[in-house]
Amino acid sequence: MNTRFVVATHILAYLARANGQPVSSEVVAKSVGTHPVVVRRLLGDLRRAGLVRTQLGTGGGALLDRSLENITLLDVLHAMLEPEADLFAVNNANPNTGCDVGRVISDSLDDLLGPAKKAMQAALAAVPLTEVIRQIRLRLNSEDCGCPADNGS
Amino acid sequence: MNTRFVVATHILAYLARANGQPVSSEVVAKSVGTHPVVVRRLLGDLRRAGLVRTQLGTGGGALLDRSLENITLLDVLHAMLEPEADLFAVNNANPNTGCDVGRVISDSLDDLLGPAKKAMQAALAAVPLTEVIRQIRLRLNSEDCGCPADNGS
DNA sequence: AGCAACCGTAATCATAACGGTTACAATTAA
DNA sequence: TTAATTGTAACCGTTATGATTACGGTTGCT
Repeated sequence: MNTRFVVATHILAYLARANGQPVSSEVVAKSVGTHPVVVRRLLGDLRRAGLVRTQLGTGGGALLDRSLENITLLDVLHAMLEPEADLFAVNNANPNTGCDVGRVISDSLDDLLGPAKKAMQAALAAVPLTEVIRQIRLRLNSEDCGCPADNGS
Repeated sequence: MNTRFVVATHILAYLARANGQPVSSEVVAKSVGTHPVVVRRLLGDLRRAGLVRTQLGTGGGALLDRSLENITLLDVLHAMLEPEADLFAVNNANPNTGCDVGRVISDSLDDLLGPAKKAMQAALAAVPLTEVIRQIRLRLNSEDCGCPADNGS
């Protein structure tokens, strides 16, 4: 799942730098270092989440379907999850309801985990794709000149 | 992993209510609804993390090795992770270092995910076992009397 | 029309993580 | 000594996921 999230973000960052031109799954796969079908699968999730759009046929490919400010890491994470899946779902097994602890532990943990869940979601929602692109540019710049101070693009 | 975390917390909550008496893996397994060996495996992780202690032989079992205030959900989470594992590790695959995006995406995401990681850790660290026990007690109380208001014990 | 470039998806295979279970040696109380 | 317990290894079955192949449908170009 971690991998899916990271690769999905990689894909979106790549598309963001394509200036609205559709990019084929093969080209993206080259950058990500995986198979084109894997990219198309993830692209399918991103498409269903409304983050990207794809064009069939020759010259087709994927492109962002929202402005960079309107795609956050939280959106990406949700796109990777099942429709109803909950990142912090208390995956209870089969606690013994005949036991005091077993009977209420799941609900208790659900409540106790709420703040952690919200904190993380808020932090992810605070990072739009523009920020990802900015980070990438910063690193590429400092890499270019090899100088300690960077010129801000 | 989610399951392991939840079950580990269940185990600790159970031990917390045992008043310092060692509890056998069989008894805990009953409450959790799993096999004693599964409990012993998790107990092993918790022991290596310094959260519990175990006694061998007849009448043996597990007991907490810290005060309830000194065990937080973050401690439990860490106990479930490999020594160097990072919950937010950027599980990069094989990004193409010949590509601008591929070359820096991992490090960029690492930085961008930092705040989310810290936010979640802080939220988890804010929940000690005492809080878990309190939640459990609250639910058991309201369950007892079936009354809307609860008496705070 | 025909071809080639693309996507969407199903199917298959390999791998890794994990829970469930059995087995067994080591420890300890009675 | 015996019975209760832990610690661990080993094995099986399930699930998630990446890699790959295959194939049908779409679309641009000539």
